[in-house]
Amino acid sequence: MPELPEVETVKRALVDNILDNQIFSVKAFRKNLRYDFPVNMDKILNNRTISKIERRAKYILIYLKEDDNVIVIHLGMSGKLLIKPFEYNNYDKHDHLVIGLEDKKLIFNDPRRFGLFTIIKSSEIAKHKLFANLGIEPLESNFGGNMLLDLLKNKAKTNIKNAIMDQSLIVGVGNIYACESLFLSKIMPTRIASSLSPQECNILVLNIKQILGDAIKLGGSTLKDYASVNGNSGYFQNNFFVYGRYNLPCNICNNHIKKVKQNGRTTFYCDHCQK
DNA sequence: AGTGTCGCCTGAATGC
DNA sequence: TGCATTCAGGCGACAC
Repeated sequence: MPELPEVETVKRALVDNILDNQIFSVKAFRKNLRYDFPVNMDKILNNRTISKIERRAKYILIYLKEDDNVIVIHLGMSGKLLIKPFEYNNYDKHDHLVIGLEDKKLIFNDPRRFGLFTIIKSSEIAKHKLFANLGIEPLESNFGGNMLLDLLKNKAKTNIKNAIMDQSLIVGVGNIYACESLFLSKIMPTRIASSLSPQECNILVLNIKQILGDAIKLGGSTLKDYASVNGNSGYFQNNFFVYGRYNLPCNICNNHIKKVKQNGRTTFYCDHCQK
């Protein structure tokens, strides 16, 4: 499930593979994913050159050289961007969008279709509904314990796990890295968010940065739904302490890992290590 | 306004 | 074997 490290990995692979490429065709096999695809997107994109590729939160932004249009991609739960040779035409039933480049194809494959592909003006990004309410990038240097303490100070009605997954507070942290960072910080996921001490906020910030950074170094985590652009797996899933390890022994204390539903999602934790 | 719940969607895993 | 059910979860819509 693409969270910040997986999206960052895809973004870096796109930089390596398609930066400075020209777009020659855009073919959609259906009219929408989460939203309708832009009308006339072939006309908007044909003969344009990819000048810059960025990540903001879990979104990938592809800038064009000739005008101020920006392609916005979100992978949702199961979206993949795949680079294939130009001759490739053995399409999977979940290949929804094919962008023809100079000597390759960029394919948006998404079985669950929670993904998003749209085009907006670069000047409108900041106020666009997808971006206007996004929180701090956790890997930015100005994200620190004091900032987290401030973000949580009025969160007296929600739990800390939900809070760090709230994209309007901190971006890019999903279920996996929320569980893992709370485990490393020895903080019980069910704690009220505003109850964290300044010290706990410092530790949690350090662990969020550490775990996201480590995951990026390993190319993200590959479970059922994620692979990078060449179909390669990430390796960080081998480093999980709690996620997906229900009833297995905790690597620290040997007690069995527990799970609980929080806000509709499964939380994995160790009730001995986390307080 | 802030918070919680539901539904979108498919495929894998599980149950009978 | 095969059909039905459950689960996975990012995020928007909706209810309270």
